[in-house]
Amino acid sequence: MVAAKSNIKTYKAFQTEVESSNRIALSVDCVIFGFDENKLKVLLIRSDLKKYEGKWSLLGDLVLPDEGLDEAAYRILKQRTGLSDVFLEQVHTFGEIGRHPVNRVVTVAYCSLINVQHHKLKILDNELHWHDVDSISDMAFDHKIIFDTSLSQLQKRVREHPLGFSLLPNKFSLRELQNLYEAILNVKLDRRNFRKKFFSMDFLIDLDEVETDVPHRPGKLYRFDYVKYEKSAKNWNGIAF
Amino acid sequence: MVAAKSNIKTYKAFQTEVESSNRIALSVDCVIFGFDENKLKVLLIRSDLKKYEGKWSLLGDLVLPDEGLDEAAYRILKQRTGLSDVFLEQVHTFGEIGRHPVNRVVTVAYCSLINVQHHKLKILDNELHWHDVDSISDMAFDHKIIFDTSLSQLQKRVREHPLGFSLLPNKFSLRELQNLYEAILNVKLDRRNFRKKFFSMDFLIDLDEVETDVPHRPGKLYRFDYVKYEKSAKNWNGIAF
DNA sequence: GCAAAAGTGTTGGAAATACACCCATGT
DNA sequence: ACATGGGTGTATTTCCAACACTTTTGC
Repeated sequence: MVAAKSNIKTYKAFQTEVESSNRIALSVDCVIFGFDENKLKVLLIRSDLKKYEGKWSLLGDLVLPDEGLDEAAYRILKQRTGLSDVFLEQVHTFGEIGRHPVNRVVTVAYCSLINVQHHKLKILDNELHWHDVDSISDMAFDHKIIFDTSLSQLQKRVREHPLGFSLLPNKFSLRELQNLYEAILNVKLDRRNFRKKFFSMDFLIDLDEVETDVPHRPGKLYRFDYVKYEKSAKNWNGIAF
Repeated sequence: MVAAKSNIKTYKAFQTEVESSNRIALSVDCVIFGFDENKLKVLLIRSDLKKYEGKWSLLGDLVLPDEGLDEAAYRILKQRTGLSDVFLEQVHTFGEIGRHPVNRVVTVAYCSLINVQHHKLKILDNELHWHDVDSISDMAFDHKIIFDTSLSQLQKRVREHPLGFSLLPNKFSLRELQNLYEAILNVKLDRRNFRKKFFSMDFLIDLDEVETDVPHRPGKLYRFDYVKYEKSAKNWNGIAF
């Protein structure tokens, strides 16, 4: 790095270095989590690349020269699934030299949670569909590593913020909510303590409705009070299970 | 994105897209925290770029085509400061379109903690020196945003892992340790409860030495028992101040 | 009436907090 | 002797974990 020690880099010197750095391509990969049948799911497609034919892959693509990273992530999610109107959050950037078999590609991983029932997939190319997270073994590229990292982050974030609700229907029972937390965190929780904790937070609105078509006593339905949550300065003290 | 819906991308189609993505350059910026005179510090240099002449900047440079991201971060830190043998951790990737005035440059931020006393800077080009974190106002590029993000992450991580010790001399008093936590977290802590907490973790080794040259009763010196910490399966339950 | 899950309170232990006095050193 | 920060213990409160029985519905 010749220019590293110069006091002021000229535009020209910088351009020369940029050309060298330009040999690195940039992509985004989306790890989309959902929740259905009491299991945590992830959206995968069959790999684009011949070398990984048959393997499953995250929803990814190259970043365009004139779009921001977040923008790229939303575009790719929309292109691959037809969906918009979800939160995407950056997880980590992966840039090992050999991670892509053809080119040097650095990828920024994004993570999202969507409600499987609510957001029906509109595009199903490349065999896009939901996979149980615990059925995932090998994947294309280093996507298994990216997936594992994203899942760990999800587990961490779901303890700190009320993200889980975006995975549930608008109306949900406490049992569904608990199932969700148990699935994401991969733990068993005490029902009474779980209820106590959520009721004490006071962000659940009792809808005075109950489940139907269950072969047992129906549970009451609730929705999450996003308005109150926003107003209370994000006063979510975290979940310590 | 023409190829997005094809089932299998050929190498050639992919190459075409890569060329377009190649117009994006990739850099790494290091946010190096230190601790001295009971204040949290950060290492900055004068900006390389003419447009930002006079402004302070993080330690950054472009990523070489044949090096990994972590590798680049370590190289840049070494080049800019002469230092190695520190932990670097990725923080976030910043890719807004206008963030660099000349080119499209996406940057991966890394964060590190170094011991100011222990690691004397060997290179001082571009006016490299330590700045009080609370004296930082505007910076070159979007580096203020990157800095703020890194500081928030530091505050979060220091509650979860025993990172702080890398900012202190090998031998430190409990007062120094408490000052460190107070500086990073920007809070006041109760001395007795602080001691209780750290002693109960049992990761401090009493060196049977005391401070010298202090105009008051000298404090005992300790070091952090990294071996025990590693062995105990990272049994750090976090710090809840 | 039976199976299956909903709903509900209490108690004991652990951890966090608040708080005040004596001690060792340098000047 | 005095100024400065080091070192220590206890009482209170708060939070978390463990735990069992009754209720409601579908079949």
